[in-house]
Amino acid sequence: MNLKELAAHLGLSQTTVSRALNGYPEVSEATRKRVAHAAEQHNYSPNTRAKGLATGRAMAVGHVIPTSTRHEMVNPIFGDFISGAGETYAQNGYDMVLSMVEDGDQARVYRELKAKGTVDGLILHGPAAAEPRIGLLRELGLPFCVHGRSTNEQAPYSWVDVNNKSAFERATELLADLGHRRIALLNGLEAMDFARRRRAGFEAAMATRGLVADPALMRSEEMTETYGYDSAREMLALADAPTAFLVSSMIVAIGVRRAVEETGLALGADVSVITHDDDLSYLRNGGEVPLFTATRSSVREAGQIAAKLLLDQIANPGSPIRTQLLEAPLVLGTSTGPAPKVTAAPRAAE
Amino acid sequence: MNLKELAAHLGLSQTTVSRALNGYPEVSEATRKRVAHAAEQHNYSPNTRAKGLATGRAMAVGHVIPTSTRHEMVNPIFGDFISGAGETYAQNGYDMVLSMVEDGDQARVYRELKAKGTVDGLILHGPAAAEPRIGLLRELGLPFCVHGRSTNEQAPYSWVDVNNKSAFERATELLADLGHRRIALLNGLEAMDFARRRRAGFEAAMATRGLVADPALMRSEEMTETYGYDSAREMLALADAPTAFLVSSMIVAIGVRRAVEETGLALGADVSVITHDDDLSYLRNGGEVPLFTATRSSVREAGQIAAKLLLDQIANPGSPIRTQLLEAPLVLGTSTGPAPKVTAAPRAAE
DNA sequence: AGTCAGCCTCAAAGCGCTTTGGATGATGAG
DNA sequence: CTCATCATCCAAAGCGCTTTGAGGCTGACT
Repeated sequence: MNLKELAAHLGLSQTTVSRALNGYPEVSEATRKRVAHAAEQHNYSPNTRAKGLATGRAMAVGHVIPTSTRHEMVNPIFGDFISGAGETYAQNGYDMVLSMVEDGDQARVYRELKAKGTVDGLILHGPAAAEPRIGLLRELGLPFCVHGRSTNEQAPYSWVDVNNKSAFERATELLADLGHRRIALLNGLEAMDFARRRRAGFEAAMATRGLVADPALMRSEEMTETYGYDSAREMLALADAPTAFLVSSMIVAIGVRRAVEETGLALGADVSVITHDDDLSYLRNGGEVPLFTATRSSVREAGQIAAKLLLDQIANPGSPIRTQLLEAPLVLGTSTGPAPKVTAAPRAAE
Repeated sequence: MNLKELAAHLGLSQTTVSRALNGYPEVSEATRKRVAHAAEQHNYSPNTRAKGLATGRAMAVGHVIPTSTRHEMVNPIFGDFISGAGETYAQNGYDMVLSMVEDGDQARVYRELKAKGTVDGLILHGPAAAEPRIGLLRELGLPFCVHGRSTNEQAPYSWVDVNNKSAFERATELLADLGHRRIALLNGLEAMDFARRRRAGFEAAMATRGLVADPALMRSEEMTETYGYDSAREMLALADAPTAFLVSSMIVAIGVRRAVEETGLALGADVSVITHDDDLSYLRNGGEVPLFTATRSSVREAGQIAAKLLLDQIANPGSPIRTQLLEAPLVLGTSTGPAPKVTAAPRAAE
């Protein structure tokens, strides 16, 4: 059933039917009712492509997910972010189109998305500290909102980000307050902007408290369970092992916990761990009492906000660019405690 | 830059340019080259909506993700599945559009997708044992492929699924072979078809080996870390505690491990655990040596296959329905071992 | 020279919708 | 009774593409 048929069926013109369905005032309430009813009856929905062609709007938002052949890693937070954003889109009648794109093809894909007119705007994922995509999108004139920020980008652009620096700063301070001196940082890939900011927060707090950020205790990798496990395993075997770990995700923290327990140490007593917690739906940080002490920020909420900012921008093209910084409060769990008395951490006999 | 402008610029008609770009034989090789070059130069890509209108094909595939207000849970395997499917779509020039849909709105959304013509086909996620969506889609005449199966559905339909039953059967047999008598099953939600099949496999093997599947040791819930932890915690506190757990996902298994270790027991010695492992990119099952003994099947691969089957179906509407059953081989890790010699617990009759 | 393939190119008709610029009655004022 | 006004409704022109049915131009064959 298309508009023409529906109009014929009703004995009206296409114009009138279209106006009736789109809420134009030139249609009497009686006709509108009649049209609406008939549309529902024949479950008519206007063809997206035709509508898009006529209006020039795609009523769709794109998410470009960078993938790389080197590590075929799907960001675990991706699902929750998408789910938050998708909710907002659905409420506003927008579709969401996803493209998985190889790192090298990025520029080409953005150009194409613009030329093909598939989407009215984009969400940018995983910005690097130096992020060429932002300039490209601005040049293309495609509205966009970044999940995260890009340090090297001066000109204003729309973004939603967690205050990573202050979160890791506070977390580090807590550890210092608990008497920890040897604190390890298991960071995400430091090509990513968020990881840089976290490191900056960590280093700032260490400096403030007069502690040294030992390069041997700092790593930067893709955030997996094994990364946490392997790193913690090795670091705990050092002569001057760390007594605390600051970790960039729950999944990594789980790996650290495994290493700690396997080493015969007690979490929260011999070794403290603070992690960032994205509040993933399938990986809650314990129940009533948080398992890990954590800096928490819901990535789902970030998705909702990013979508909202973007839709706003699409609806009011002239309006000023908006941004939003989310704080990540520190929640206390059972994984932190005072630094053990002994300077050198006691290790299980082996 | 649109077709008209490009044609004018080249001094050709729209027809010729279109044909040149779409590889029709009526265009001389020389003109084709010239056209292709100019297109690249001005980075022209045909407008998707216009093309779609003209051809009647959307060049897009939909994924409908069921969400429910009760538990706002995003399936953790979703990201990897999508990523596999997305790869296949990209290779074939298809877009992927995602819709998050409330359970109640399912039927409406499918009808709309059909009417609006947004997509040429659909992937169905998370089928229940009795799945009304399959019948609906068939009735709508929208090509689709199911990730998973639906037991109550007799008529043929396209699907990709893991052999859940045989996987859990083999896993249970292994545990039985190791001497375990009290085996717990931490299943996914048994409204889901895959969970039913796993249970069936478990029960079949238990029966074959003359063991009782104790209802007190069987649970069915959303697969989270806390679910694993809480369940294991409680079960291990029982007078006749289980010596082995069969678990439906890595995340749940991680929770079980936490409970086991907290109880002061050793994984692989006092308590054995086998889990299903979807081979998620961000949650590998250990490194060289698998951490958990597991039935493994890559959900990413499932995504690729499902996409392929669907695209085939779209391209050749008349062709017979295809399906694919993936086996999930048992990989041995360090989480399983012989059942401990029982001292106090009552032994089941031989 | 005439004709006919064969090759290349084109104008124009859609695809299903929105939207502009009227047309048509009905209504009330003059 | 006439005329402007208003509320309704409509025909037709796009939106950017594909595709049909035809037409021009070669060169080769009769």
